[in-house]
Amino acid sequence: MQTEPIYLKLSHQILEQFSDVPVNRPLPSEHDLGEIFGVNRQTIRAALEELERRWLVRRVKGSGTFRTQRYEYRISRDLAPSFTQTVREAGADPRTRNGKPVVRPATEGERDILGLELGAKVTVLERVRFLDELPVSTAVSILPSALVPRLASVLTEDGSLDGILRRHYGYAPHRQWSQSRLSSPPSDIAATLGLRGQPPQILLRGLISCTLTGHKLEYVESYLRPDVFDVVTELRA
Amino acid sequence: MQTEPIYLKLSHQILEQFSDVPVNRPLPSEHDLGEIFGVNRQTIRAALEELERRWLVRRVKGSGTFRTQRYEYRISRDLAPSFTQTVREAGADPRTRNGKPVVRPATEGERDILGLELGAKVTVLERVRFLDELPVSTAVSILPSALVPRLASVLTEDGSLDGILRRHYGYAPHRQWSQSRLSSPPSDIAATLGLRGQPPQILLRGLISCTLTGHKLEYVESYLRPDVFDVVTELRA
DNA sequence: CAGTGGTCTAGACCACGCG
DNA sequence: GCGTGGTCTAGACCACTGG
Repeated sequence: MQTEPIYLKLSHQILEQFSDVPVNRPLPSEHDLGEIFGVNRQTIRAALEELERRWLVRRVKGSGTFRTQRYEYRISRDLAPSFTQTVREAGADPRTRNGKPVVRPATEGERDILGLELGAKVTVLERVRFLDELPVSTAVSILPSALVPRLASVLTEDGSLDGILRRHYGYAPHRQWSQSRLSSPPSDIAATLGLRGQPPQILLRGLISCTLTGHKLEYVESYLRPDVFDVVTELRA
Repeated sequence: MQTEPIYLKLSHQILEQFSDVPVNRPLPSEHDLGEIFGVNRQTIRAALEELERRWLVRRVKGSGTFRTQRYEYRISRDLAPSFTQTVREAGADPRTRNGKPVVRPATEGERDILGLELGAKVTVLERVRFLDELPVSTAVSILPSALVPRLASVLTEDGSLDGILRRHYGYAPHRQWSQSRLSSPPSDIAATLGLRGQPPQILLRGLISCTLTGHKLEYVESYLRPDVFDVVTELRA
């Protein structure tokens, strides 16, 4: 058994020594920590990188290194994941920013998933969700345009798509199928989430249909930051 | 929009330039890559770290940096995850090493989960799974000792627990409940998996019961390496 | 043994945030 | 403007792997 490297020992020491720092409050700066522990700044950085990998701190350029905590986000058959509700209960301030809905012909894959015919159009909606100004998830929804005519004129920049589907169009949307995995996001999504590089994120796919009409209403692909969300998926036989 | 740092540009270039390197074959050494691209070795290391974060390469001390690929591992209500089968189909050589079963009094939490009475004993079994000599998952199973008497004398070091439950004890085990999330493993498990530090792994919890008797047979906690397994969990309404 | 990746240092410059 | 974390360099020594 080899001896533990300095930076890992430091990561434990930092964790202990600053365990009383409240969530969202900064640790001492890297320069200061280097002085405190008598090591080079790069060694401190390696220790903080370990803590960041474990999602115990978040480092913000120009600002500092902050203690964090994840929000538990349960997904099960009975429980459709509701971003806003889950997070508000935990005491955070969630906001959604909707993009402009775009209408275009459906691709072959989209026609398969949504059960559409050749030549059918889809409305594409991109959304970004924020927690206290921090972008934490992206979502791209594909809806059959025939089922949501003039969506662009009814959906405001911060409105709820689910609410519009229910109240404006009169559907009863429910999550018929969903899937979760870890995946490296495309670079544009990584940029939207404010990530450096393309570290893997939690990819949620879902198919939402209407309990009344049986129509497939929406296919959604969503990336969630694993440092923010402790996504728990649960299966029962 | 700031300019992309050198190390991220390099990560893309390395990915392109060595895309023809077969899986499990090495890239040029860090020293060589530094010469090839005319940058410091630490910059090359930062680029390779980005590729390692994305699970595209694995770096092995003293040996080299290798291209990798993940194994898809589907979990759904109908499909109990079977490590051996999943992986053998993908062409890898899976092995399991069982620890020695240990009998001890059940904790309160274990009694809750397994429906045991005060004073009941449990048999604890630790397992490690390997893929081509690489440790890729750990599992700790807790079984009511009353249901698996003398387990230690019937389970060999490389035998299948499921097989023993079926053939020796005559049970019909099936996964009644399971849960998946990302979690930083305790340091002993991290060491078993050959990790540096305690990077988050996929934590699978499951409760296995017998379809014949209805007994709760086994509670299992398992850590899987996300660089090895592309775990996909699927829910249907 | 030679070659690999892992760790650590000293120093520098930069982009960003916030007051 | 100052302090923060982000990037990059040059150089060194080490532990480990493999022939």
